[in-house]
Amino acid sequence: MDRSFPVSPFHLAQMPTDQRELEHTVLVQTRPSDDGMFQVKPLQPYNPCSPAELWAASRSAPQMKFYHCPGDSDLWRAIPEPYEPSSRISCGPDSTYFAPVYMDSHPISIPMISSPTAIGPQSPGLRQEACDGSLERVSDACAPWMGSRSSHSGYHDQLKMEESDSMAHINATPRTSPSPISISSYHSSPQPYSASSPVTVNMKTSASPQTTSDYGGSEDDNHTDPPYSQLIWQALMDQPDRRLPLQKIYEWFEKNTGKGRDQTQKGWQNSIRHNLSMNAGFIAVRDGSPGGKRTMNYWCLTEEAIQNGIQSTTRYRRDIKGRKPSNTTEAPIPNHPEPGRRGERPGRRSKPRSSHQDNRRPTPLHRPETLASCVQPRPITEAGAGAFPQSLPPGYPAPPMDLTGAHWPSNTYVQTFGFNDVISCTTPPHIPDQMHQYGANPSSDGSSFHYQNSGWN
DNA sequence: GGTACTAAACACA
DNA sequence: TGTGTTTAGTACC
Ligand SMILES: [Mg+2]
Repeated sequence: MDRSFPVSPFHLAQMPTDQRELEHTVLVQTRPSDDGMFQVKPLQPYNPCSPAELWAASRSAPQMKFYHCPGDSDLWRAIPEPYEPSSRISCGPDSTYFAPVYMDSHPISIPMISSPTAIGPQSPGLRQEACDGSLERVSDACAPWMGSRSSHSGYHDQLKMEESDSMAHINATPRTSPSPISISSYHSSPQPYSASSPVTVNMKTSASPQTTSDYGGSEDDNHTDPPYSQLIWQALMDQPDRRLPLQKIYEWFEKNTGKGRDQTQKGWQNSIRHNLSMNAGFIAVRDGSPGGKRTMNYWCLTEEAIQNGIQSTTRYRRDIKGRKPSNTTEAPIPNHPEPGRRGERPGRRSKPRSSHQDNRRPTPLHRPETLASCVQPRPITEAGAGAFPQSLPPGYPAPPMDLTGAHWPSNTYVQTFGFNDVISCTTPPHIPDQMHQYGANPSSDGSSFHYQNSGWN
């Protein structure tokens, strides 16, 4: 049977993330079966447990809820809702996962948020043991920072943390603290620009209990909202295909955050664009559907961002004097072809400057270093969750499938490139327009694997 | 010192 | 005009 496999082949579920207490990861590998079911197996190299298998047979589309087994912090269960004993997922050394997953022509996305902490060689100690204890609901709340508004669009619990936590997790190295932590699932009918995520795992544990009251019940969402980067991340993660055009991101913000409340102010939109551009966890993909119409850019997440969350957007920033990155380690240094300004001087200048001068070099569209490193993330509607198939840093699991055969829809390509660990571009995309008009920095913040490799974080 | 927010210049479609 | 890129001032911790 030749059906596309609906589950991203990487990691089925990531469990809690607060590594101070928990490291739960269920790493599974999926493969299609010939009876309309699919099988999920743990990634053998890293999972010390006996294989767990997940067979999907049901036509139902349960909303999986993850439960923590009290008394054993390493154990989790995913149980479809409404609860069906016969189809629940259990975990254990010799147990089998049974999960009904609806398969239709539209791909299901069970996001793969995995913790390198638990799967890498450095942390081989993934433990899964039989669990027959009672179940404790881990999370079923709305995004705390949204307060009461959050219920409107099915918005779910997610990564709201206190400011410090938030940053800690943004900057966390994947080895030690995987980040934003949400497992959301998409099922059944496609819902473009969906704002709901039926399956959510809230990794945040006792360190900082999430309650809406933690953030004042959204008295002032602008003060309680997570950083833009996290919100954008969440907006994209909410989508089945992990992508949104800019306008839809705006809309998501208007609905789900306090940023977009003031319709008269457009600064928040500027900030969104700023974050999208400057944070390499967000990449632009142009839907180059022919027809002469204006093409639409979609913003999506790198695989790394899907798995480990988004990182700080401000990493790109240089030290003004020494032209050094603001971070002491191997922070991403903008790959400026030459020193000098690339954007423009910010506001509050003392003098307006003449508009004719522009020292910036237009981006050579076929600059070797950029073309050579073109990466095409695969849409989640394909076999995976928009993965970058470039090599992974030490400690990351090898992709559990052969990515070489993966291909993109012909009308989709990435506008952002510059990763060094890459696949080659057999057909160099038309490197569009604005995306690199200034020679977009291929190594701006968030070029994920790179920086993690270099110990940045 | 690091991060986030914000403003703004600029290019391009 | 909208979008994308970039710099930089500022606030906050
Ligand atoms: Mg970006």
